This record gives sequence, structure tokens and C-alpha cells, in this order.
Amino acid sequence: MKETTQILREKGLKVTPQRIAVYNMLRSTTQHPNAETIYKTLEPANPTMSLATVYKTLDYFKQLGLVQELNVGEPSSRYDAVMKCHPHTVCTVCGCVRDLDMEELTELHKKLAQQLDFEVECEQLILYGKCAGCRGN
Amino acid sequence: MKETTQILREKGLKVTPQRIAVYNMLRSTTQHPNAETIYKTLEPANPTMSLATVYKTLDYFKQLGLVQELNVGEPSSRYDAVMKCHPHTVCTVCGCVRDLDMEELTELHKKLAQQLDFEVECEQLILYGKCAGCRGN
DNA sequence: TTCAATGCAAAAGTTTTGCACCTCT
DNA sequence: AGAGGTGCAAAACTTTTGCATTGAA
Repeated sequence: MKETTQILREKGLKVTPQRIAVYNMLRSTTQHPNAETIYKTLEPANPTMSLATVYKTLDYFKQLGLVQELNVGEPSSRYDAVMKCHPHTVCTVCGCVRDLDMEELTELHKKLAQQLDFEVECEQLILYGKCAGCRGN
Repeated sequence: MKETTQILREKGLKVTPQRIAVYNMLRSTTQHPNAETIYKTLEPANPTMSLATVYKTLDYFKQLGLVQELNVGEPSSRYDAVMKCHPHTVCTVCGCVRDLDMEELTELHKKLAQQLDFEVECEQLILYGKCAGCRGN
């Protein structure tokens, strides 16, 4: 996996501990955390970090194509370092968000969209329901 | 089309001019307005209406299954009186939100989700891109 | 050294809440 | 008459912004 430092530099960003921390966290989790969660997770190890910087950092990352923002209907946005448009599941009980990875969808949707006179740039499918864990209880 | 008054009554809601106005508006538009837009649209004809009431009304409607909330990544939520889970297109230029209606998707997604140990209750597909109008310019 | 990033605090925007008054039933 | 709804204002919450200080190059 490419060094975080190198990736930031390639995007023309100054490399700061805060930016490294945010990007590393997003790369190493599949949980799609929101800004608040990112802040609370990183704060113990980076005591000077501020929430405003997390927001500013996420905004830069988003504009430079390092992360994507994901809104599943909660009040706050989640963030994902996987840049490819892809479907998600959202558990209606615990709220967990998971990735799906299915090529089939993409092809089908593009074909369908062609019939609609709408030029698809990105697609997001969200399946709301109960995850395996919450169904068991 | 069923009377708005009757529908509200069946849900156990008191029938007020504000509730009638909000529900009628949502039923008669395909634009998926947000609370602010609903308020501004209705305010001229209902001068005493307040934004807080629009929010409270939408919240009741949502919980009683009269409308669904739709979040396409904007800061504010949009609302739709079509209750069936269905896909949308979002124009990245003008921001317009349109419904798609394609049965195919539902079937495919349910089949795919079965493989995932995830019980699908509702699905939302959002295609981001350029609408016909914005592509022309 | 210089320019950009950070952190703080204040502000902005959306949504919720408390409460006195009003209105539907 | 009574339960519940409305409107107003204040509050809550997420996100953005301004600015003085700090830090990367």
C-alpha cells in the first residue's frame, strides 16, 4: 500500500500529522465514520487536534478525490476512502454501514440510465434493512 | 385520488389546514422539496404557517408512512409522498431530483442481498450525473 | 522565511424543543 | 371542554468561517 505521506504530496497537500492521521484512519477502517467519530478516535493520540481541522481536512480530501462523502440519511455525513462508487447496506437497527461490491449493478444501471437521457457520473445504491447481527437478536 | 382529509383521519391525525396544505403539496409535485421549500411555497396562501410546524408535520407524516425522507447529499432533506422505495437521479449541475421507476432493479437487488445475509427492507439507488437540460447547455 | 495549516471561537444553516395560545373534534 | 396542534423563540446539532498563532517546506 502506498505511503500516506506520498499520496498527500502527490495531491499537492502539505503533509501534517493531522492529515496523515485522518487519511490513515479512513484507509484502515471499513466503518465509514463521520467527522465527529474521526475526531474522537484520533484525539487521544493527537491531543491538539481540533474538530474544525477534521472538517477542513475532509473537505480538501473530498475535492482532491481522496475520499468520498456518504449520506445514508443520518444527520451527519460519513466518509469513505474507497473512491469507487459502490453500493452500501445500512442496518436499520444498529446503523452499521457496510460496502457491497458487485459489478453487475454498475452495468445494469448504466444501461438503464441510457434510456433516460441522463448522463451517469456516479451511482449510489443503499439497501436499508437488518444486518446479520441484529437479525439474530 | 383519495381525499387528503380522509387519509389524514385514517392515520389518526387531526385534520388541520397546515397538514392538508403540506400533504397536498407533496402529493401534487414530483420535485421532492425540502422543508424550507415547502414552507416558502405554502406561506403566501397560508400566512400563519410556521416552519416549525412544517417540520413537525413532516415528522408525523414520516412516522405514519405518509411520506418518505430522501437525502441526496444536500444539507437539507427532501420529502416524497411516493412511499415505494425507488431510485432517483440527481443532476450535478442544477441539483434537480427525479424519480426512476424500474422494477428490474428491485428484483436484482433482492437476489443480490440474499447472498449477503442482509434482510432488505428498503433500497435507494441514486444516480448522480447531468440531466438532459444541463447537458444541452 | 514564507505561505499554508491549525485551533479556537464565533457564526451559519438545518432541525428540534418548550411553552403559551389556539383549534379541531 | 379537552386533547392535541400551532407559532414563536430559544436551543441543539452539524458544518463553516475568520483570524491569530503555529508549523511545514
